[in-house]
Amino acid sequence: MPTTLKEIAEKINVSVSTVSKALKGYADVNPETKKLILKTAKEMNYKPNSFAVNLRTKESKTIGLIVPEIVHHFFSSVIKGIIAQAEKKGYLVIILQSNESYELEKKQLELLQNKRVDGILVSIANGTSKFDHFKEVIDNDTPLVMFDKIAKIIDCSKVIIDDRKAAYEATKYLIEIGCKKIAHFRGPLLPQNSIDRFLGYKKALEDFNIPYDSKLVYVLNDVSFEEGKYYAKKLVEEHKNVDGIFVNTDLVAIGAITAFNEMNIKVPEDISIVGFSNWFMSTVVSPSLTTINQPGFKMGKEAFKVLYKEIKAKKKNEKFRYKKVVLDTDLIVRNSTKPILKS
Amino acid sequence: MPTTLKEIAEKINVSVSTVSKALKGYADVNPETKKLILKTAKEMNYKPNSFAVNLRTKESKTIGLIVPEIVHHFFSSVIKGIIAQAEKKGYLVIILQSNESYELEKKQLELLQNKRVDGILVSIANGTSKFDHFKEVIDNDTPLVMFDKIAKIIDCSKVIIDDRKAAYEATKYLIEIGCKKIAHFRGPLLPQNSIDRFLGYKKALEDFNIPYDSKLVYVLNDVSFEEGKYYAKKLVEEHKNVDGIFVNTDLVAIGAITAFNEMNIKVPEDISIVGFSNWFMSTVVSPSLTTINQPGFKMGKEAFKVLYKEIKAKKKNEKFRYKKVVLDTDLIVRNSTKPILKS
DNA sequence: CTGAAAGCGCTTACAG
DNA sequence: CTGAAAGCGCTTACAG
Repeated sequence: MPTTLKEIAEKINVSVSTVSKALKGYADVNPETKKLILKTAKEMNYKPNSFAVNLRTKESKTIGLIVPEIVHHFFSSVIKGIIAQAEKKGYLVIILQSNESYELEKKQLELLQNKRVDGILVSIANGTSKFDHFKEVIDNDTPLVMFDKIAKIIDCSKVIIDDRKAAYEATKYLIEIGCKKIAHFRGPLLPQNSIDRFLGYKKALEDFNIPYDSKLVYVLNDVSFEEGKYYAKKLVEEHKNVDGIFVNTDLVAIGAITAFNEMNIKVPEDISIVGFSNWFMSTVVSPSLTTINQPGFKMGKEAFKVLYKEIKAKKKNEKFRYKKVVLDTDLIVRNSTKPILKS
Repeated sequence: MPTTLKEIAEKINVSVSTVSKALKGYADVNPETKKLILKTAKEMNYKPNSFAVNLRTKESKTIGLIVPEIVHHFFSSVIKGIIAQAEKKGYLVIILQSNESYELEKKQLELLQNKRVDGILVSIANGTSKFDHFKEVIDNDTPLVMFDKIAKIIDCSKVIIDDRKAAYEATKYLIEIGCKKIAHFRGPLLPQNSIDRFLGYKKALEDFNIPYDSKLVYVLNDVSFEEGKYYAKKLVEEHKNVDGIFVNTDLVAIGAITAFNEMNIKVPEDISIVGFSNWFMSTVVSPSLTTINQPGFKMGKEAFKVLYKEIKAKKKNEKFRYKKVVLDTDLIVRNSTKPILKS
């Protein structure tokens, strides 16, 4: 059985209050008494009972995190960043995954609230089109920060990249190297980031006077390697002369590259491909993938920082203005893209 | 402010005890009273205060997990398995990472114990050579299960694969396809699994009458992509006619393949390579990597199952016999290996 | 079937 | 400087 304050108090004949105050470093304790208490606590290997502390202070120094998927280069980088930053501030992190499902996401959010975590970080599932479960969290007065996959409609702090701008850059690059017929493998219809990436693609075409053709846009469902292969084949069947593709996510782009390799279509000679997110395996695939670098680790750190500020503000009963943090991205040119020579 | 039992009790003029018993489904409550209590609790959106429940029941329905690294295909798969299984049983998971450091591992273990988690799952850091911090956990009466990277010397439950056997199979396969001079990129000196993989490699050589040459064994430090490249180059500089390599981990094997590609050494024609773990990117690299499949998700589920049993046993004050679960692996043949034609 | 009481282990306002 | 007391919100053994 772990040592309690009471046991320390009895051992040296002082009161529990005094022991508590001494251990917490309060000033109004006789230095001699304090010394003895500290010594005894150490000898008895005293560790505060966190259950009791939680109950008294109404905080658990624990936050909850919901991601759509854990086995995922980007999200695992974010998780790492969150845990690292949380640890610095003495917080622990409970992690749950929604598996891109609205129902699960809702359930996980309830689990975390019932657990009375001090705050929640969430990246929204692809399957989510209603957002009342997030409203409840906010009404419930639990600090909430969304990152990467956010809901525009919900008023809370957010840490994101500028997906539209990044997608614009990616598409613009394809145009600049000479691509004339550029397809887009876009993410599912609901998530804000796949909408924004699509809009960035479309805007770039417009700005450079390339007619937008909705038939060149394929909507992914699983956002998987297999889907990349599938739509690469489909694209080749359905269209001639496509010379560039901007793909919503690296994993899918790598599927596409694999399919083209199998079909003996040369990347980048016959077709240039740009991915999104800069997964590690993009450096390893052949040809290596040109992509947009999305700073996962940093996003995790920033997301926790914002949440932490909100938790502190709440504790002090201060008003908190929701923050919106937009992180920089950049285009990383590798071997899946190549300037088209004029003939 | 969340509703409390007291508020419900006052509203309908019964005692707190009765409300508590009704909500917990105890039999000795008048059905009418019970009905009213349940209805009122629902109306008032009552959720038990988990801090109070923890304090009373002395359990938090939370476990701790320490992995060496989160951004890692194998470990993220294990994490996913643990969380999935834990959730089924109503447990939440706090995740920490040791970054392969002994100091950090020790610190994280203390954090989790101070938090009074109901149990701890851990995969040991490469930097760990002393194991007293684990002994403390056990003496402290906190259920502990090690998975994948374990300490032989510590008496606790373990969930592993048979690394020696798997490495033996990998090396044997290289021998069977005709390799005569087989190198090994082994993991760091401390972790049990890199020792076992090395021993499996050595045993296979012996059994098939290939002389063991310690100069053909390179010891990895970071177990990274870069190290794979580095040692592949070094191997070529230092030895002629090496026709096979068994590599401790896929990531390193992929680094080696990349280096060989750059040096215009043909894999598998000039040299066959077998990795270990079956990371997703092994299907994507060119040539795709022959490797040992290591079931991460399943390992996670099994690790939680064993821990759960131990937690239950402790709660009932039953004696618990530590379990050792050994999961199956299998060799997955891809394109980085190829039978050598007799000339 | 109901409720008063004790207690989990801590923190803190207050009296002395 | 010290300590008695109240209380966080719950559970449960016990009395009636």
